Amino acid sequence: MPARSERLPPVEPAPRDAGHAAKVEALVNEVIGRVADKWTMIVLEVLTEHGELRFTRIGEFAGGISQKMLTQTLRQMERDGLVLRTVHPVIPPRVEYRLTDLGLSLAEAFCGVWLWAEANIERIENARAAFDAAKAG
Amino acid sequence: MPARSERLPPVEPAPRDAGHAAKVEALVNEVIGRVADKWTMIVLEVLTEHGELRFTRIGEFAGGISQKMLTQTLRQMERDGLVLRTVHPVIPPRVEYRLTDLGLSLAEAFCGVWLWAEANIERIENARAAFDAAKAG
DNA sequence: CAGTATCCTTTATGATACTG
DNA sequence: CAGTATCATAAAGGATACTG
Repeated sequence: MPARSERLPPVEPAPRDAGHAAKVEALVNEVIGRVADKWTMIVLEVLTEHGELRFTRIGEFAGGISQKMLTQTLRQMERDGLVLRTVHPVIPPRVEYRLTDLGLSLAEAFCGVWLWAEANIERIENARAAFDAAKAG
Repeated sequence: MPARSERLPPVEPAPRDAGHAAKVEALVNEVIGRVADKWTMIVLEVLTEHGELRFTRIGEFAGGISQKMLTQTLRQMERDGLVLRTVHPVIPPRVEYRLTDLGLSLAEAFCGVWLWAEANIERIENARAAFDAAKAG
């Protein structure tokens, strides 16, 4: 995720608790920017659904992710404390990933979003069709 | 958001309700991929917090977004049926944006994530510091 | 198997200038 | 003000080859 530039700096419309609120919002935005990544969310979903999984299996469940992106996503999530990586020293290597408590709590927080997505797929598709039709006509 | 390639196709570990579950999951992933965009989430947050706003104001609250990305994000959200765009035919132009019911419902679903982010900023930063220290040492 | 390393193409985004 | 258009560049992502 690229760093955000300094154009259009945030303002405080309510001058009273200005500084603090803006700071908190900026930090929250930063954290959301970190986890609101497509593959992070999908891997989170997969590990929530299926529990502890091996590297290749996660890729299969995620659907269409390259090895590179899977490694990268899992490393980031490990670094953020969302997943725990366990290496079993056998040949061939067996590496298993599972959500940490922090990761589980994030998944729980995202649960509402998954349900929303499941419930509103059609509504979005209709809205898009209507928008495109209006633009064309 | 780029289309996902067809490498590592999704599998059905439980052969019983295989086809259906995989299809639903794929659709949900697709929708999540659409809305799990950094600026979409931030604009959603801003409009949730402040209600109806003008173009420039949204940019100010969002913090660090370029005009181009703001336009693009708002158009996408409008197309997805998440925001309503109202043009007041005056000079200078006055264009106001507010969330639709669908947008509000998404914001509600994301509420848990915002709270989570707010609550876990420090935990993530600690995890990162620990991970980096372990890697270095 | 579970990666790492590299190259290369596609996308995303920013900067800038212009317009109704 | 609220955009649009264009250019340039940074970043993301995929394909491929290689390794413990």
